[in-house]
Amino acid sequence: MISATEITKFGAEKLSFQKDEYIFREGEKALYYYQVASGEVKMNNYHEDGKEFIQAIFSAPRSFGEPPLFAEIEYPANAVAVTKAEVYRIPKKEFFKWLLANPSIHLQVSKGLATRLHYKAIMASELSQQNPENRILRILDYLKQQAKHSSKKHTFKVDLTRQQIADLTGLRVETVIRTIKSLAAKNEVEIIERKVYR
Amino acid sequence: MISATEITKFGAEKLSFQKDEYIFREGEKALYYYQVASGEVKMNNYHEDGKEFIQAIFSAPRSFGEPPLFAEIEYPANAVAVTKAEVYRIPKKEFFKWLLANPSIHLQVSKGLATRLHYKAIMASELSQQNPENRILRILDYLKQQAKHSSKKHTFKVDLTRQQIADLTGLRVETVIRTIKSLAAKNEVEIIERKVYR
DNA sequence: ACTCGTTTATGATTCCAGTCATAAAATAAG
DNA sequence: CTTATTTTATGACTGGAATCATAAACGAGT
Repeated sequence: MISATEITKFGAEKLSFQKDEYIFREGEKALYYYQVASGEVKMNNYHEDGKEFIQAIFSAPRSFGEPPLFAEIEYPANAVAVTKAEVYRIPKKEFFKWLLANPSIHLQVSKGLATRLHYKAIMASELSQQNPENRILRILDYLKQQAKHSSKKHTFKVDLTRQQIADLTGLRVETVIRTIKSLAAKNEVEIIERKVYR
Repeated sequence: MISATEITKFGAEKLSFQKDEYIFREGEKALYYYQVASGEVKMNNYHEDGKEFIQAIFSAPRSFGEPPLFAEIEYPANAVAVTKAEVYRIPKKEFFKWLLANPSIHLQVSKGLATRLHYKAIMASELSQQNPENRILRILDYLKQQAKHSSKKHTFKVDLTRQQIADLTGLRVETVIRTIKSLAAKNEVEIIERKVYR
């Protein structure tokens, strides 16, 4: 969201996290603006039965964890490093000082919020109907479009495990495996060396 | 979001809609900021099978339809009057001029976006697991908290039909009816004259 | 090359929300 | 008041994703 040069100018700390390390946890007070510098970060929830739900996966230079700063609420989900990752961090107070001094950056941040709201609206609608094929295709199409990838058929490599797709769509691994196979049979996706192409 | 006196000062139009009338439609270009003056407005999608999904229901003085202004995308859902309703409308250009001139209002708008994102994140997580009881309770709890209602048990009257709850949770009416009965038996809600209290 | 943990794969079975049909109760319209 | 429409309610049946079990294929590490 914010250029690397500019963010360091603003006194951001750069933190390192190992794979599977927590950056913050659900229920904690929101104190910082975060932005991915390298690697990947996911936000997730766990249901009572232990089943994971992945709200989103972020890679550089996306920001995350800022909505609770605005809404003045606790974190509604955990942030966890999916891979070894580096993250910029700016204290809440500094962040707001900065926004007020830079209306155009504030607008960028608002745009980021609106974009994520859009994604969530689409996913909520898709999750509400239980059809596994649509759930999976929507996630894949979203990722493809996010990656600003050409819209050519079966050229976008989906870099997610079947389990991650399951956790993003609320399905079970077995269902994802079976559904992706059936989608491949319908020529909606292609499977090459176990990787999914959309 | 914005006070009635202030919004008229800013040259907002006030429009009237009959029950079930469309304010805008999915896929249209976003040209205005909207705010409810009276009545209720819902945003919804229709699946291929004709099943409705209600993204949210708004009443005064909540704003709606502004995320696409920021994200510069088409409307991802329809806006429809649930009851006879009045709505303020400000052209996109004026809206942004206004935001840039009033950083504190821009902050309010960002807060509104963040709050809705929060709601959607919770609902997405809840929709992803198929347990009907949790889906319904989450919606009810959210509405109760939104109404800034006391947290006393079974004092909040849910002013939704079973069908609306179904469309908000992605369940079927029959399932909602049966699940609410079973929730009443477990003392999670109370049913008085067919109305649900949480 | 071998071991261990992860990921993908497949079959059999269960369970529960969806579906369909039908109707009573409540509310709106005339 | 009477009729029409909407909302709530119930029972019987079905379908399909979850669940459980088991195993093959792959990748990381030694």
